[in-house]
Parts: sequence; C-alpha cells; structure tokens
Amino acid sequence: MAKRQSHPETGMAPKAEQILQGAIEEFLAHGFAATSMDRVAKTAGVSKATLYNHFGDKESLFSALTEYLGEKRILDFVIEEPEDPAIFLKTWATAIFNQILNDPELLCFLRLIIGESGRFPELAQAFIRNVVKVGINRLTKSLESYPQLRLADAEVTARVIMGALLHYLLIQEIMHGEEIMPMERDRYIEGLVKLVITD
Amino acid sequence: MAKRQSHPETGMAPKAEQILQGAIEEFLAHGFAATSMDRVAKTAGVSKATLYNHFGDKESLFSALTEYLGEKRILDFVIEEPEDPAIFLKTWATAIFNQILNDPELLCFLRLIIGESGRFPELAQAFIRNVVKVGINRLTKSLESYPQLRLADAEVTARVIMGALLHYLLIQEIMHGEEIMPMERDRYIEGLVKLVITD
DNA sequence: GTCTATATATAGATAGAC
DNA sequence: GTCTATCTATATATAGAC
Repeated sequence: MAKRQSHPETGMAPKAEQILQGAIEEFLAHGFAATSMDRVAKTAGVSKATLYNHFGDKESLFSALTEYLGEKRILDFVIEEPEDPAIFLKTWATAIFNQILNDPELLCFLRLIIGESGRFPELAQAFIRNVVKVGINRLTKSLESYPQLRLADAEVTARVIMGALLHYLLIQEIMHGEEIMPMERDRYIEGLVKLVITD
Repeated sequence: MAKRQSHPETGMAPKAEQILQGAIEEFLAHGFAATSMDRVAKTAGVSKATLYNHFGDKESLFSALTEYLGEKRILDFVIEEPEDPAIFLKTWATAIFNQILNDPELLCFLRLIIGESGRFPELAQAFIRNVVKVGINRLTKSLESYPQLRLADAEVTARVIMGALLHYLLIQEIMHGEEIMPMERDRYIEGLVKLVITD
C-alpha cells in the first residue's frame, strides 16, 4: 500500500499545499512586489530552499497561487429560480453579497488581481475567463428565463448588475469607504432590484 | 523683480514638478513596491539626493503623487441637463466614457489606487472622498432633477450607474478583458440608459 | 527533499563636496 | 540645492551537507 503523497481534492503534495497557504497569506496581504520569499518561507514553516524546490521562482509561485484561488472562488451561483423575478434577483443578490462579504480572503484576492493586472495581464485575463465571464453568463441565462422582465439586452443587464455588486464591494470594503459613503446593504439591493424590475 | 520659482497653477517648485512627473511615470507603471527611487530619479532626470531633499521619503512622494493626480482628475462632470432624461443620461455616459477611455493615465491611476488600498488605506479614502463621492453626489442631484424618472432611490441609482461604468473600465481596460468578453461601448451605454429609463 | 549558509544584486536612505 | 559616492539592510536565488 502506497503512502498518501497528495491531497485527495487538490492533488497537491502536502508540502506544496503548506507552502501555498503561507504564500496566500503573504501575497494577499502585501501584494506581489512587497512580499519577500523569506517571509513566505517563514509563514509557511519551510526553508527557502524547499520553497524554491517546489515552485521554480517567485513569479511561478504567484501564478500557481492565483490559479489556485481563482479556481476555488467561482461566482457561478446556482440558486433556485422562482416564478417572481423580483424574488429571484433579491435572493441572488443577497446570497452573493453575503458570500463575498463574509470572505475577506476573496476581497483581498480581488484587490490583488486588479493591482497586479499591469505586471501580470495574463493572470487578470484568466480570472476574467474563469470567474467573471462564467458568473455573468450564468446570470444572463437566468435573466433570459424571465421573459416578463422584457429586458432589451440581458447581457448588458447582467453586466450592470455585476457592476453594481462590484462597485459596492470596491468602494465600501476594498477601498475602505464605509464611513465616507455609508450605504446599507439591504437598501442597495432593494434599489438595484427595483431598477431592473420595470412595472 | 523676483525670479519665478513656482508653477503658476500648481504652486510647485519647478524641480518638484519635474520629480513628480518622473514619479508618476514609474509608480503608475509598476506600483509602489516595485518602483525604486533610483528609477524615479533617473526618469525625472535628477539625482536621488535631490529627490529625497524635496520629498522626505518614498511614502511621502507616493502620497504627494496620489494627491496630485486625485485633484486633477475629478469626475465632477457638469453637462447641460436637457428636458429628456434619456438624452441626458446618454450624453453624460458617453462624455464620461470618452474622457476616461482616452486617458490611459487615469486608468493606471485607478489600478494603482485600488492595488495599494491595502497598504495605503488613507489614500484610497482620499480618492473616494475627493473623486468618487463628488461624482456620485453630482449625478444623484442630476437624477433628482428629473422627477419623471420616478426613481425609488436616486442615490442608489447613481451608484449603480457609476458601478456600470466602473465595471466596464475594470474588465475591458484595466484587466485587459476586451478580447475575452467583448462589448461595444455604445451597446453598453444604450442598455444602461434603457434600464434606468422606465417607460 | 529538506535544511543551513551564502553569493550577488539592489533597495531606501544619507554624508559630504561644491 | 544639487551632485557623486557610499552605508546598511534586504531581496532573489543557489550551493552543498545530510
């Protein structure tokens, strides 16, 4: 019987997983350039040589990390689609807000991937392909399943809704604007739903 | 008669202005941590000592830079408000899109201020106070001047519209998603306007 | 595979001449 | 005020023992 050498879910060697966890903590907190490999090694509890042995260099480690986090956090929300589109929208928005706002790691990941999109355009594009596009396509399909909404352009509507979500997260949470431009979550969701529901 | 020692508009010493221009180029391209003071000095065409003489340290230089850029780029658009709100919205959105999309420096500034909002929360907050909040307040006022829109919540509507704008800029331009999720600007504006205009 | 110790480059910041 | 030259710390990355 062989010894277990890889994680049953991620298929990763235990040491690699351990390194990645340390790397996530450091990179999410400080960004790419301000994170040193010394600190990653220390946080992960391994030596620097081990770190370099598993991931060739700093950029490769960072790529592996964003890939890992991008795959875990899919915005591909599947919720029931009740008859009333207003209820659907409110339920959907509330669920996705709660999920993201209770996941500070995801908020930091968003900041990171945006902030590094100049140096690492391919990573930002992977995020768009695997997360943003999937989520918007799913929402577009859902919107299209409600013909009574009489939407002129479902995809644009889906993008606007995602944009509203993003705006809230970016201003209130990521950029620390809560006290400067306070806005209650329920009021925001309510207003957004009413904007989409034309009656 | 005294020699002219400061810029007539910014009130800055010529050398300080020169340094700032070099700093803008470097910081916008590489972010805070990845930008070295050596490179800033070289790009600005001064020695490192001169640089430190004008701006005490790297963080102070960065703060001065974000303040400078934040004051120049106010999203406080004042356009005429025609009778038809649909025309107003379309004109407003088109103008602001054109302004921002033709200003790559502003796009990089957005990326920068978001990316560094972890290390420099106060700078992000200053940006929100001086740029985002002002712009949203102005738009809210404009929306309120059209009672025929019968908006349930003008401020939320203004935020959603700004969010739609931001989403487009972020996905298409800043994160290089143009080829992955193509979307024509006019189609997007059209759809956004139709969403707000309930008829 | 994992460690300690180290090589080499470059960072932020300053001293001292002019 | 501005420069050249330099200090000190720390960065990425690797060599070599085990």
